[in-house]
Amino acid sequence: MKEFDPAPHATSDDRPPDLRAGAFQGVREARRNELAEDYVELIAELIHDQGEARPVDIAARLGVKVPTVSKTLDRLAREGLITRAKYRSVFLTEEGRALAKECRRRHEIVLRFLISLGLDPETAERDAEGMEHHVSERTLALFAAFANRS
Amino acid sequence: MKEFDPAPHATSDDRPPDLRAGAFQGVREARRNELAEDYVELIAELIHDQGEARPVDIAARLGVKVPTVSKTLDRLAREGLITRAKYRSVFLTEEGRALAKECRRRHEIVLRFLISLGLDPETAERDAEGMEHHVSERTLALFAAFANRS
DNA sequence: GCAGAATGTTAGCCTTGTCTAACTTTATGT
DNA sequence: ACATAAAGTTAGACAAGGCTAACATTCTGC
Ligand SMILES: [Mn+2]
Ligand SMILES: [Mn+2]
Ligand SMILES: [Mn+2]
Ligand SMILES: [Mn+2]
Repeated sequence: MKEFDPAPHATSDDRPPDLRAGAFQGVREARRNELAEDYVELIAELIHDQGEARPVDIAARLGVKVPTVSKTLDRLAREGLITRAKYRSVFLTEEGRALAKECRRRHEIVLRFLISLGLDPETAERDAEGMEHHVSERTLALFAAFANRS
Repeated sequence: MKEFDPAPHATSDDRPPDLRAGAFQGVREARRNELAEDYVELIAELIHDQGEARPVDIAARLGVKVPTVSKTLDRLAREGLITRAKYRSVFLTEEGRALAKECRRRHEIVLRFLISLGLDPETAERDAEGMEHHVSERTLALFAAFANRS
């Protein structure tokens, strides 16, 4: 994950017309990666729990149809996060595994934080699934500290 | 926000194959509304601060090009959140105003919470801009309580 | 060892969200 | 007032992410 360098780019006049646009730019960037993050995290989990990650199981866990999964997996393969062979289950590349690990860590920290705040586990899981993609490393550190200290 | 009811199922045979899919379903739902929420919140802010909301200013604040804004505004009009006339600035409908208010409230609570946790305002603003769409009412209540109590 | 079930892929449709290029309308300044 | 600048729209491209229908492959239970 690339973290911030929102400020003056060394290169040419890259600065946005409105300086406050930075936050939205960052959010759009995060949104572009959300789905890939959910996929690799889930694939890693399936491989760990079931020994393999099959499209039918990915689809069931995400609540989407299998062709949707198939198409998305093609994209992830194109992007180098997974490898796959026709009619076979899915594997993570080195890069995919690294991303999955990072995502799992974020997910865990956010989840533990919400629970330690007093949220019920079910709502915590739901909120964590969405929030995890929008939490900076700094915030994550504060969440972790809070959860540990409580 | 209007929902479609795609399935004519009379019987409540609605339970998903995998129960854990619920979290992802919810997140996808939230993702569908993110952009509209950012728009109406921003439009309300522009109207408040500048007296009117013009596409060029919306674009500058969001960091996207004007035609992107124009097309999205058409969608928001179609959905009943705004009204607009060609070459004129944008207005919120009653529904749009209600949504904007709700979004502003969430944004404020999340932002104040992050800052009260110890995050710097700039990062807090960025994270809040993304997180706000993925925070349940329950979590919001806990955030508000924490920020007030600290 | 095969028929039927389960799984997976492909094709094609739709919507959203982004862009650029070309055009139109409105605002501005002298 | 009118030429030019600024703002806005329209058209069209493209990718992502969802779906269904049709087809292909693999698994399984007899
Ligand atoms: Mn997630
Ligand atoms: Mn997750
Ligand atoms: Mn936002
Ligand atoms: Mn906001």
